[in-house]
Amino acid sequence: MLDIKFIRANAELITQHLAHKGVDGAALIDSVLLLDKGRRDLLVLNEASKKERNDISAQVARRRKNGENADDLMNRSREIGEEITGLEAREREFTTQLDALLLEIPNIHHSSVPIGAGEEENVEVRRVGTPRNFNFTPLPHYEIGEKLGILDFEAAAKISGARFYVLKGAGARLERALISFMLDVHTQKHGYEEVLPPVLVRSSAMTGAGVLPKFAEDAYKVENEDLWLIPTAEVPVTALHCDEILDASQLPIKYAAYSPCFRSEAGSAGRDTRGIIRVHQFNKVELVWFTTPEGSYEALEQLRADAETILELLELPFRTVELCTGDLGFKAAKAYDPEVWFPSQNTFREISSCSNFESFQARRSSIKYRPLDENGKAGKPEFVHTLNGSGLAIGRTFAAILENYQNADGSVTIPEVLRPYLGGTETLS
RNA sequence: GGAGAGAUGGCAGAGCGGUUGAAUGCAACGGUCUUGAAAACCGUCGAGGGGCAACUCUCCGAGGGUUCGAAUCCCUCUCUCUCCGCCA
Repeated sequence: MLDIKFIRANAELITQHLAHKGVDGAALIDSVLLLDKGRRDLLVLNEASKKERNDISAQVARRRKNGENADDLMNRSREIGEEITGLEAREREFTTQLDALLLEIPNIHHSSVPIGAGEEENVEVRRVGTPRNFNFTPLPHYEIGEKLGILDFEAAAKISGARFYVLKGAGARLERALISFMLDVHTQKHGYEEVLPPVLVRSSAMTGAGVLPKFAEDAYKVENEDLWLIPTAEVPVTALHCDEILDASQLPIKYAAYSPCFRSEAGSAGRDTRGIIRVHQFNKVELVWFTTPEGSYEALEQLRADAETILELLELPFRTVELCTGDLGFKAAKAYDPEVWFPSQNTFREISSCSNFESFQARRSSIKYRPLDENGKAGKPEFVHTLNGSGLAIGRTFAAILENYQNADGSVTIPEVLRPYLGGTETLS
């Protein structure tokens, strides 16, 4: 959510930014400004009436104390009360509409973000490792997994339908190893606090993180209850500090959270239909930061480095792209996507997405901190900046390992750093 | 699921229809004293909105209602706690 005061002062700029994101926001911004003006006009009238009523009430109290009659004042106050009721109803209408629109306006992008229409114009900022030269035709991960008996799509289809999978034996253990490995690196080497959040959350948490109301279609909702299955641990972990005013000394706060993630994948019919790249339920280790506004861009670089470290330790070839405006999405002011190499597809695929949301989520969730001036004196509360990134998506990492570490005989070598988590196992065969 | 109790400022805790945005204590911050610190004493100390400003409005879990006037009375909801039932 953007600051209404900022919108008032920068309507032109925002419309431009939205255009770069491929959104025609002129009409939207106009409506917002109109509603905002209407609301404030009503507010001024309403306040004047309330002031009068408050004054009269005080007078009534005084007369009552002296045993005097106050009927005239009480009658007048009753009239004002009716006025106020009317004004408030109208003001509420404006406010409701305004709030609904504000929740629909995407974030604006940071000045450093490259302008571009879509994915093709993302900018590669880093490339690590060299894709292997296979002296055989590398198989896709789902074939490797099925042959090894560690991935079972048929069983999953019986249980839950398409876009689900069952992990078995060494596969289940590898998944668990990846989760532990990533959490260990982030908590022991990168200074994150581990969190294991609920996977069912209220709609307020979904709205606070920026998923609702716009992306309701992409999420699963529990029937007859105000509970949603989280599409990412970002949702509950961001909500961890909603409605709080943090001390400046607490920042930055860094959490690493493992959770299963649930996505309806509405609208992605036909894309990545095979394998475990795009499924309704997957595991992910998510990194979430709460920082001061001054520190958030430095934090973004660190966050991205923390995610990339996992790929480096696993010795998986990857590149990182900086998203251009057209690919930036709804919430982010700036984002990097580390992408891992998939030999069977001969391409890089997103395995993480590291974003700075600036105050976009903090404003929706009301997460503030108390800044300190040079003398260490506490000032007015300000919104924190939030950032998050996958560190990493477990399922896609699993798939990338199968593909990049596959051998001609159908076996898969286990990356060295994972072996301690698998009882020393060196290959899956 | 049933019965009951509760929700007030960073925390604890008054308040039960009329200058109460809220006593008091603790914490925090500034100061006096001190070589320094502690103690003691003095002072400051919630959040959000509107207005160029003077100033003003709102907020005592949330939303409605009663009243000239609500933290205080009524209703609904949410959450917490206790007991019973069920249960991993």
